[in-house]
Amino acid sequence: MPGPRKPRADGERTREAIVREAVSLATIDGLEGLSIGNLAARLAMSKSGVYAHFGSKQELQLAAVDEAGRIFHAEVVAPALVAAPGLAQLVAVCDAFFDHLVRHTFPGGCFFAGAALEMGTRPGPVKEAIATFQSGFTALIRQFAVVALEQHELPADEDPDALTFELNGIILAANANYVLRSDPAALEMARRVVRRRLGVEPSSSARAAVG
Amino acid sequence: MPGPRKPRADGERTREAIVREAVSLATIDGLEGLSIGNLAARLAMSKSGVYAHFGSKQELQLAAVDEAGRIFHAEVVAPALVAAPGLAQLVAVCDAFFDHLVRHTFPGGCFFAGAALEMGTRPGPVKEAIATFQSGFTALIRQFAVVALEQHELPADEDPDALTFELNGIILAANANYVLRSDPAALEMARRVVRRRLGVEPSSSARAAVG
DNA sequence: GAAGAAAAAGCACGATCGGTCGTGCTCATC
DNA sequence: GATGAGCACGACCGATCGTGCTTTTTCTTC
Repeated sequence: MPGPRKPRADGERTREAIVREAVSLATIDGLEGLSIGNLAARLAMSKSGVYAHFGSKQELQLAAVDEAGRIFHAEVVAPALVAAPGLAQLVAVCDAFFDHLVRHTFPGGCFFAGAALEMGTRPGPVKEAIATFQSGFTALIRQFAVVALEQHELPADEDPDALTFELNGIILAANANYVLRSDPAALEMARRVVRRRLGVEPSSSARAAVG
Repeated sequence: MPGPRKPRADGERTREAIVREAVSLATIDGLEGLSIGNLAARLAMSKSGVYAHFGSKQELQLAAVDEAGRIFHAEVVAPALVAAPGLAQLVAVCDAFFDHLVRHTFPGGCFFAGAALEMGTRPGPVKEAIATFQSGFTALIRQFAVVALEQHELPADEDPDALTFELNGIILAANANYVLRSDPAALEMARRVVRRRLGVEPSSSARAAVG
């Protein structure tokens, strides 16, 4: 059998650059609309030079989803994890998402919101990867809600699944409105709605005190 | 100037068939991914035969958006309008949307949810048409909420804009989850959440009595 | 610095893209 | 039933798509 591939330091760096640009391009053209030629042009590379790193378009898509997940984790999940467990983390993860949008990390808003709708009708590993990530994010929010419930920061009759569903909806509505109208007011509205829904005093500091 | 075009009855019919198929295809491949060749193949027509009806891809996209709006109105808006004005219409419009999803009118779920995210980064008449429709639907929900408020079917301190935003979010979350997982449970959850949010007794009849 | 491997470019392929043109077929009208 | 306009077709355009194969450049390691 052919021995293990030994990537060169040089190659790793360009591969990273390719994947990062691929994620950005995918939020504009979609994961399917992402084209190797377009990608190569943006990187001042040849088509085949880009292509050789992946071997197929699907591998490129998978790499892009993976990278998008890493970025999402760094920009949205990680900031929430440093907040106090429970209700504060629920607020923090939503705020981090809205920050993530207003920061314009990607031109097309949330990568996964777009990718989920685009790949929903295209069974395969790419859709699976997206669904897996989405499940993980949902589970994270739900866990925050469960802890908040245990700490009596939410009404005892609150259903964690329903609350997770609602917060997910607020996040999606914020993304859709912001992408379509580029109006930060949509994000302010989203922050207000999140706080009202969770019974937290409006804005000011993001650190929530136990009620 | 060349006089007004006088379409033939025959042509109108095929044009309708083209546009309807275009809407369906667009929920799978996206408005941009929609290809004339693919469309022609599905209709057992020639590419040029299809193309002649529109003159440009953008015109085809605009026709598809228009048709999607008509379908959405018939399947979601119209059923809501026959309900009793106020709170009942709020519930009815959400239920009609979920019915619209479960009915599988389009393979890719809500046409406008996907189109809004896809065209958000593509300024032009198509994006404008989508934004216009979205504004209209938002205004409709808001109007339902205002009437419900006037009829004291909702708490007096309820903000119509915030409520509209939340319901829009629930709708988007239902669509995203259903598209990604094809699980009707997402829609049941959405119906439950809508009712709980509006303070309506769960399921059974959709006709709401004034509280 | 020479040898070997990895990275990137170059080139070409079949398919498909949106779009144009010319030619008949078909319907509606007189 | 002739005539003119609308309709649909097939052929074709240049461009771009994803994907291979071959060659050249660049790094790494002895």
